[in-house]
Amino acid sequence: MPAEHAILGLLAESPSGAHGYDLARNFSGEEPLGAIVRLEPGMLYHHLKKLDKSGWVAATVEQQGLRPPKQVYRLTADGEAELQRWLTAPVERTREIRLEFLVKLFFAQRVNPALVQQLIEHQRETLQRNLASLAEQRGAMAEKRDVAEADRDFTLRVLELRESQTESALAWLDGLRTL
Amino acid sequence: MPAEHAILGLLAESPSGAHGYDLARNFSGEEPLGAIVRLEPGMLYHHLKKLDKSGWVAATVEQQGLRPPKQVYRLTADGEAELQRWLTAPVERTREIRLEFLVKLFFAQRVNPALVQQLIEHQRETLQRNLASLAEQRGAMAEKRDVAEADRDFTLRVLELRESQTESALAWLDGLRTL
DNA sequence: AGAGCCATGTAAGAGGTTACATGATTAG
DNA sequence: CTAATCATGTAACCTCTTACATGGCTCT
Repeated sequence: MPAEHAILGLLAESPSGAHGYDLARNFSGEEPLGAIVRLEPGMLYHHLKKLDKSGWVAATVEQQGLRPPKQVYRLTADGEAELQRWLTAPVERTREIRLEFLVKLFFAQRVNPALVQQLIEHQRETLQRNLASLAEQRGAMAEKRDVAEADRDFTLRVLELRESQTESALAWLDGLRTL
Repeated sequence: MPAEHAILGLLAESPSGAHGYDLARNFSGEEPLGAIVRLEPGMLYHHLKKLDKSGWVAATVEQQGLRPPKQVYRLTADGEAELQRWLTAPVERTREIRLEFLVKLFFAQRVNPALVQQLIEHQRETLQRNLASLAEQRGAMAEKRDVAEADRDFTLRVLELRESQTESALAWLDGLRTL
């Protein structure tokens, strides 16, 4: 799902519009975005059609002589609104930090740098809530006596892993604030 | 993909065989496995048919009066071998720790506890290799002068996040060794 | 003349989600 | 009598991956 919002973000950077082939370069090879989201041409064109149907982008056709005509896409007002909404919404789960949050961060900086600190702050709050919930679950599990010891120990280890991953993401987020 | 190996693991625990409905209980609700892999009935029956086709399980039919007949599945010799292979192979990427490695750990303990320390050791080596590679990439990126500063900084942050997540998984693995 | 770039896609298939279909049996 | 349990699946619908189809243009 971050792929479609990444497309919206790229279009926000070029108000004169862009076509599929232009956009494709951002998603492969050496570009910084390509290190996070990989998008083959097939999927890219598919997403563009979907975004068109949702009304978030609008296409105009540019004839090109004998080549296939360019489909030039521009962000609509609805698309702009959706991008803003998405850019300020933190991701719910820690595992989404690695993909979706990084994409948000990437575009927040480019589209509207003022949003970055706010996004980071919201994301910290969300992760901290998750961390508290995990600690609570772990406490409850440690108390349980009606469960096989091996099962309880295993579930505790699972929760410890999740806590540890969430803590490390939080520490990284803190480091970001000096950005 | 861990779902199918989890099914193999469950069948290894009941040599007399098990049918879909039996297995389903392990994947939903309060069971420790259900906290990691969620499997709806539709997918479970689908996987069982696939495993049958691969020759890793074999079905025998038990008539049940007017109910649908039970398909009782047993692990074949090939399935046993595949399970052993999978149980000792570390996962390649850090993000697979949260799902696939946990499932391996779960079954390694039950099927053959002697394997646990070996699995942990192999997994540590793999993660440590990944960590070294990330550090190297970060070093190379920090040197780069032919790239916009914002892009370089962003890529550095991405690499830092991955390193931090890998380090925290490693620390958790170390804690496991006292298990 | 050949490699690679421009520019768009389709086709086939793997894998997953959600919801529903069927119908007897057992427990409260 | 109603709800949950037993037991199996199908159907519709997304998403993603991989590979290929088309064909002119530009550079060396």
